[in-house]
Amino acid sequence: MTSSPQPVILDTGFFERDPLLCAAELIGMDLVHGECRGRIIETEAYREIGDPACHLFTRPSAREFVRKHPAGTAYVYLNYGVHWLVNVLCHDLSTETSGFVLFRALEAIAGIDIMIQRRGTEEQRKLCSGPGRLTAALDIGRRHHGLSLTSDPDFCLQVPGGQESYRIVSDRRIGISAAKDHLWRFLAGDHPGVSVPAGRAR
DNA sequence: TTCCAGATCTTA
DNA sequence: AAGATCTGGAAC
Repeated sequence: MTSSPQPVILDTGFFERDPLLCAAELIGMDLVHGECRGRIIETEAYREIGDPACHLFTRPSAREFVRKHPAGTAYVYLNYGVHWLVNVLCHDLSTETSGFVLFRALEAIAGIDIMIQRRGTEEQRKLCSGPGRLTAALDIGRRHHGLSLTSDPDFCLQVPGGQESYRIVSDRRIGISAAKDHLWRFLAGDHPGVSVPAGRAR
């Protein structure tokens, strides 16, 4: 009887909370697509209220999206005309406000050969460390926009079977021009695979 | 370390 | 018409 516990898919309730809380607690969870699995080591939270960097601040299409979809839905968009970025939608029931968690870096856990093939590099550090890189490695794109991340075992977020724990660090977000001072990026402390180490964000 | 192209979407 | 939650390669 040495069976390890089965991975559990995060349910809708997990995402019916403050995006900051979800972003922090998603560190150490797994993002799964098909055969590929990555341990989440870096996230960013974006809030509807008080956050000019959030798509909900400037984009009517994003506001329509959150009206029409439940918590736990994938929000995927093309950045700079080149890279797909994947987020998960949060509806904070306690405040009746919404937001997103952006996935910024993973540690490749399974399906690594496929990721290497898709990324065209064997370098562990280049496989999934960056929001555009991880979507390329896991083949996540336009067709995932609006799909649930809480129901399909082939596209979901899971609590991994093991019990590895991570020291969670918060830091400034990357690549934004507004609301730079919010410490709304979350990282697995000291993990070599993060896109930008803690304390290095401009 | 810094610069720059790449290619598409959304909004104005 | 303008700017954008990025990446890889080249130049220095």
